Amino acid sequence: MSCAYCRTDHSDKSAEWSHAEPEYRRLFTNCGHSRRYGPGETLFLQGDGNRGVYYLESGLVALRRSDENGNSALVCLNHPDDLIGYPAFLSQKEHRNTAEVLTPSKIYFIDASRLRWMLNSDPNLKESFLERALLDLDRAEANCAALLTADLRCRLFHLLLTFSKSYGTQLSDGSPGVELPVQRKDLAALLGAKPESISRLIRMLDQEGLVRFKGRLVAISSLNRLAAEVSIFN
Amino acid sequence: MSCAYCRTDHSDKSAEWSHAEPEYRRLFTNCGHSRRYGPGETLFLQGDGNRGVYYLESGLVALRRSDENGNSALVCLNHPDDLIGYPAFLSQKEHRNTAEVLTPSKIYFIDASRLRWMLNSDPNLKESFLERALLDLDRAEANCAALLTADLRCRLFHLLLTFSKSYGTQLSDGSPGVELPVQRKDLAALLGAKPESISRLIRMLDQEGLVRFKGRLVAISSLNRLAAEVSIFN
DNA sequence: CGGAGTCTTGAGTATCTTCAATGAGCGTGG
DNA sequence: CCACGCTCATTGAAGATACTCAAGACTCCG
Repeated sequence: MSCAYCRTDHSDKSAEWSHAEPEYRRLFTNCGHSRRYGPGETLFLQGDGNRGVYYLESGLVALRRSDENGNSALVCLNHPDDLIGYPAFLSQKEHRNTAEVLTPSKIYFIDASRLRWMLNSDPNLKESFLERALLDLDRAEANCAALLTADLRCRLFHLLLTFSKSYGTQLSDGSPGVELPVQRKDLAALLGAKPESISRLIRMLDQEGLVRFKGRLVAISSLNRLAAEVSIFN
Repeated sequence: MSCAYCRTDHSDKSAEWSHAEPEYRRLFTNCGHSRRYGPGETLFLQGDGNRGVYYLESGLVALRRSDENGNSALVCLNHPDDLIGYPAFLSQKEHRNTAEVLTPSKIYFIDASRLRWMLNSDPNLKESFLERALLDLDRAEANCAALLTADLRCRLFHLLLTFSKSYGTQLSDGSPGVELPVQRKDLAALLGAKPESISRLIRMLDQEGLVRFKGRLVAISSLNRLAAEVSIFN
């Protein structure tokens, strides 16, 4: 039962994030400067000039796009092994998004001039960037498709399943659970809703019993039933 | 007054589509087989294996993503000079979208094996693909941001402005106008709404007088006022 | 003229938002 | 330890927005 939008089998917990280590990983962890970031810190701001590229070793980072009136949305979630800020580097333009750290993260920074040198000496590196761009493009299009067709409940389920891949735990009663890595307002920004709507939706789901929330801890009675709803997409 | 999401100045009609001719243009028009397509035809289907890449010389093509329950959405509009189907070619995977021709189009097809050969002999070609992927990624993220934050009215205005770049005309009374290249249900699929909702919205706008619809012909009383609303994004 | 596809309209409903107020959790300082 | 202030989260009521289903109107074309 695979999801038509992101094409992952949400009923198989081990699938998505156990992919092969990307080629650039060793290069960037060797040549980059690592730093630890806390929630709320930013790597760069929308409109900033590019100074280099970030490799996310652990943690969670979101890309936010805003307009001049305070409207803003989280257009992308970056998980470990993701590369951040590379579009501005490759296209020599300003960053189009702000990169916000959501959970404590270890991130390598590779300086633009050094990276340019590395690109010249290693033709395979450009290949890696291309692969990454294609992955991100597909992810973005899948997100568009879901936003265009699925309602909030469905999108929340999908997000829960996504989080369960990285943050899934086993609860004391043996049922699967997720420790949400973000607060409600970020859930809202990711789903295109207001925090109040998220709260209300959560209450409904609690009453249904399919998913029970307690703060950031979510108990999921059946991952498969969730996956089924996501697959049905209503 | 530039739009925070797609970063084009919608009040300047000449800006967006008069960009420099892409590098691959001559290559593809020389080496590809051209064909004319009519509305409703498809270049490839979601799930198909890749057989090559398409270069859109003239016309309009949309990418549709569907799930197994009939839900579907148009995730991207392709204009002249756009490249179509290249992600499947480069990542050696199946097509993730169906490419639907919306208006009569002239399209070059470049066979996969030949293109692979060209990629090896011309290192700059890969560069072009990378640029294209980055452009499409930004476009998709901008679309996500708009879907996450803007209401239907706003998104319709944005779409009208986008169309006005390619399909803008001067009406008999001198005011700017657009000949919509798509039917209502495609407008709906592009905006994430039902055709009925589009109809109703159009009626509201007619009463306001800011934009007047007559079939596919749209009279816009002031492009700048439209652009202002899009910029404000409510 | 007829028919098919497209578009519009209406009534009722579901969903999400807005605004304002309340509650729960947490660290600080007395 | 408790009171205070702070942020985050929840709730309520009213309203806006978009959807469903069903019916009618329009248009293009044979």
